[in-house]
Amino acid sequence: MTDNNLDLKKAGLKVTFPRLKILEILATNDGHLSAEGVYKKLLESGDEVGLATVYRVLTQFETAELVVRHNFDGGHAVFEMASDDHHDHMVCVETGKVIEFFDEQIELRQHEIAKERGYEITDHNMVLYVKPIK
Amino acid sequence: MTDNNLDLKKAGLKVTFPRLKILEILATNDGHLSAEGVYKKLLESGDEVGLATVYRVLTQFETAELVVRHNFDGGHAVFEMASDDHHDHMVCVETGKVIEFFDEQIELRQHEIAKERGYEITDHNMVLYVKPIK
DNA sequence: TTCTATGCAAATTATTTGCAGCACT
DNA sequence: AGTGCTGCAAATAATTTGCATAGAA
Repeated sequence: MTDNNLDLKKAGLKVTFPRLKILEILATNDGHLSAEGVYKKLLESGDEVGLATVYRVLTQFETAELVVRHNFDGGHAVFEMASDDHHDHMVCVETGKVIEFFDEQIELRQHEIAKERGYEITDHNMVLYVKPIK
Repeated sequence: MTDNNLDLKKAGLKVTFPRLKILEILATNDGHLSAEGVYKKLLESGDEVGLATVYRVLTQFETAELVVRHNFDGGHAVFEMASDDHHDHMVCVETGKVIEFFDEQIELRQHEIAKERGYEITDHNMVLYVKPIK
């Protein structure tokens, strides 16, 4: 039995073909796929899964914290496998490439800033839109 | 002649009732209104402006750099008057309150991080989702 | 068998666009 | 008259949901 099988069971989700396939796709394609993107990968593999199912499964995975949803600019969400290490993203506006990064200094400042105002952070979202230095 | 009149002309936009009214609304309500929100304010004032016009005008203002569009989580964009000073946002998940802040340290690190990877920042987006410390 | 999951189409939400009429120069 | 602006309704794009049926435990 694979890890994916276990993950699904732990999440109280039945082990079905669409769910396994979607986990597999996210685990491979260095993550960062949109629902539509996952759907296309499925079609490419010749697998018949409805787009609605893709959305449903991704949402379930998000709830189960198996994947994380990111709302980049441009109106469509992207999903990636959840990992214990938090990180933020940099998106190249020319190539669309997504680069992950983590910066301790920034994380610390974010908490300080919130605390200075009497708040604590429940979540945050930081995306740098960048272009290659010529 | 008001500043708003001038701003519109400078942007090559004719001075019309919907445009003036929308500028006024954004200038007042400490900004951060969604298109729908602006539309509701208009209706409250008893002004008949179509929702489509609100969207059109906001988009024109964004292009003219009179307002800035922010894509917060939750699927709807919010607009605020453009000001020369850049800042980021903190959104209280309990009250929905939006707090602006600016942190030099974070801004500097963002540029360093991008540069370390061979990129330069064209734009960025940072939102802290927070809740009050009890 | 008993629930849960899936597919498909219809429904929603947020936003955009086509088009005919009105307004300002 | 000419060009820009508006409202309304229809069109899109992304995502969700209702429902009858197929599938997992």
